[in-house]
Amino acid sequence: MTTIRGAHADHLVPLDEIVAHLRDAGHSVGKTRTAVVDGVRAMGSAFTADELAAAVPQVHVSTVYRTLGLLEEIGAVRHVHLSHGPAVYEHAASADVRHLVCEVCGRHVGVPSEVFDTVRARLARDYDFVLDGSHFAIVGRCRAHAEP
Amino acid sequence: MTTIRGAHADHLVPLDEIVAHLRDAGHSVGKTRTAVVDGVRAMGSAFTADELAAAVPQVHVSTVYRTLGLLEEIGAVRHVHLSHGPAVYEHAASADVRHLVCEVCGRHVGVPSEVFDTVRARLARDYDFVLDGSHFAIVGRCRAHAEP
DNA sequence: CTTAGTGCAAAGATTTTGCAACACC
DNA sequence: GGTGTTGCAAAATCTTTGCACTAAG
Repeated sequence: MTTIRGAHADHLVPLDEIVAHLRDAGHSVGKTRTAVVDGVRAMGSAFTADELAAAVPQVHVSTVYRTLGLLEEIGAVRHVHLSHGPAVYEHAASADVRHLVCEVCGRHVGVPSEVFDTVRARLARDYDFVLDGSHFAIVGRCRAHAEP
Repeated sequence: MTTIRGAHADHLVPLDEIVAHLRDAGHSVGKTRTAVVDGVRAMGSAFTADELAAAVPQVHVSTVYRTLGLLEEIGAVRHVHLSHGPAVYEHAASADVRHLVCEVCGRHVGVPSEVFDTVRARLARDYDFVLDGSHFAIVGRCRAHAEP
């Protein structure tokens, strides 16, 4: 249905690497965190905290949130707001994709962030602002719902 | 503190015009709605629902939300998400401003939407997507917090 | 008078937090 | 065994809604 959901697991950072990263940062990693991290990998590239919690039923939602926060701290995932409703998490590796969301039908597609290089340069030059458009989606309308 | 707050009331659509617009759309307008609409004008160009409710204490917050919803329907205001936390409402007339928000310090500045004309054209051409970046802020970092 | 609007309280949705039990190292 | 983690329940935050009451036209 969308471009960003259903990415292939092949491209994902291995479990062990993330676990090692967590330990390096001084966190302990037992079966709960391993399960969550494994769940993150199993979700493909974009998922909500609830979806992840459903995929790892033995772990409490609040722990899922806490673990996602941790993973965000170490830079393994980030979260994006596609619209109202829950944030979606994605692997940091997909950070070079920006999300276009149709405000009418909610469909979203990813576009390479390079598409924004020109504005990025202009914002830096004229406004001293370093663009990082990855935290909120870019809202507009898809062809089917473009206004006349 | 910011560019978008504290706009001058001179530029605002007159009360009567908004009231007339509401009636045209088939809504009744008594003292409650008049008070809210007047409050909207008094707030300048960007405010949260709570701030507006505080400015119009005789009106209940839920009514403020409902009235803002109406004003949004008729195109008098729109809401934007600057970051986590409450949405901010702005006069539709300020729709040609996009909001840059620093993810570190939260400061925001408005930039003319024309800055995005080039990407807009490209997204239309290559992705059949009509950009309307006014619903979410554009997140990045101001000069003081730009990463090395 | 009759429909639409309002206040209030309560629910919804999402995320965070305090605390006691528990697991890791 | 002590420190960090987890589960649970509860709170926080923002917004919406059901319903009885009031006001608008």
